[in-house]
Amino acid sequence: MNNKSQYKTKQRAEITAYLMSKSGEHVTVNDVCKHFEEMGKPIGVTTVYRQLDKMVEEGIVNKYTLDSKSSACYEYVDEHDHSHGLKKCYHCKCDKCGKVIHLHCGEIEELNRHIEDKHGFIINSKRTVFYGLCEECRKAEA
Amino acid sequence: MNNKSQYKTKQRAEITAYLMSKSGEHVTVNDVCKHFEEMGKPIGVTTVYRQLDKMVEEGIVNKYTLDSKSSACYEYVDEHDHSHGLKKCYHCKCDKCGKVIHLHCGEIEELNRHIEDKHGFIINSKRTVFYGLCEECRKAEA
DNA sequence: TTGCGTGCAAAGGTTTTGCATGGCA
DNA sequence: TGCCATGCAAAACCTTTGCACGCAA
Repeated sequence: MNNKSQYKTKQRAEITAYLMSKSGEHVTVNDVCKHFEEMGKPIGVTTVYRQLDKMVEEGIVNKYTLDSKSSACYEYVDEHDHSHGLKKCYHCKCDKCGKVIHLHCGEIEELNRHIEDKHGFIINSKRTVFYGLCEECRKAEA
Repeated sequence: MNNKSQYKTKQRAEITAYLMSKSGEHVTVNDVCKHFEEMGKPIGVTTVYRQLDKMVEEGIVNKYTLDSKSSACYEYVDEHDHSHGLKKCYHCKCDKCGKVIHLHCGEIEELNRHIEDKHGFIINSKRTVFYGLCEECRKAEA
């Protein structure tokens, strides 16, 4: 990753703080803008898009696309997950209740090896989220 | 699913035939429209959207959203899959070049079973995208 | 001072909606 | 004939780009 040196702007600090306060949740660009508007210190949409994109490149924020109709979601990745860099962590996020399950299991590593060997693709565990249904919601549905 | 009774229109038949001919592939609304334009019998964009949406509701077509920027992909579900419910399609999207690789491999199904058994989570293949680096971009980076 | 960051306005794309017309049953 | 389907035009959205100005280093 060739992250150009960055300026520490007020906007970036604000956006980062907001994302951290929403850790574990998904926020849209619109959410971010509305939040700062309500706070009386609006930040331009363009800036939010650009800062979020940078953060995604830096790996401190994940970007998700839930639906082609609705807007993209961004989520802060806490240091927890990337500081050690030892045990990779994967996330399963429930479509229903939003709960996130963290996986550290070897089966996924096996799958990774398979996909790398046979399909030439290296999965980025920070960026990849498994969407689906958690146990409780499945039971509730049945 | 409460599918209202439908008329069998020419457009619906044409679109269905096209999707079937592209079975196993993904097509966008744009692809569909361009195809029929080239054939000399254009179908309105609106109609394509509406018919595809209906087919998704009926379960004969899958809709994938890979990216909030690019358009949605539709894929015909052949009866084969219907009955067994086995052959799901997974997607790997390259962070660098944006290319999407389609996987129909059993290893992922194994992982799914593992995650379902041990972690109680059911992965939704339509919503889950593996992000990472494709072979070419990896080589280009090295 | 240098050059990135910001934000407005405008453009670019995808998808939806309103409405009059056309076609299936 | 009764209704749904069609398709054009326009609207609604999300996201990106151009450009002038502001601000961090």
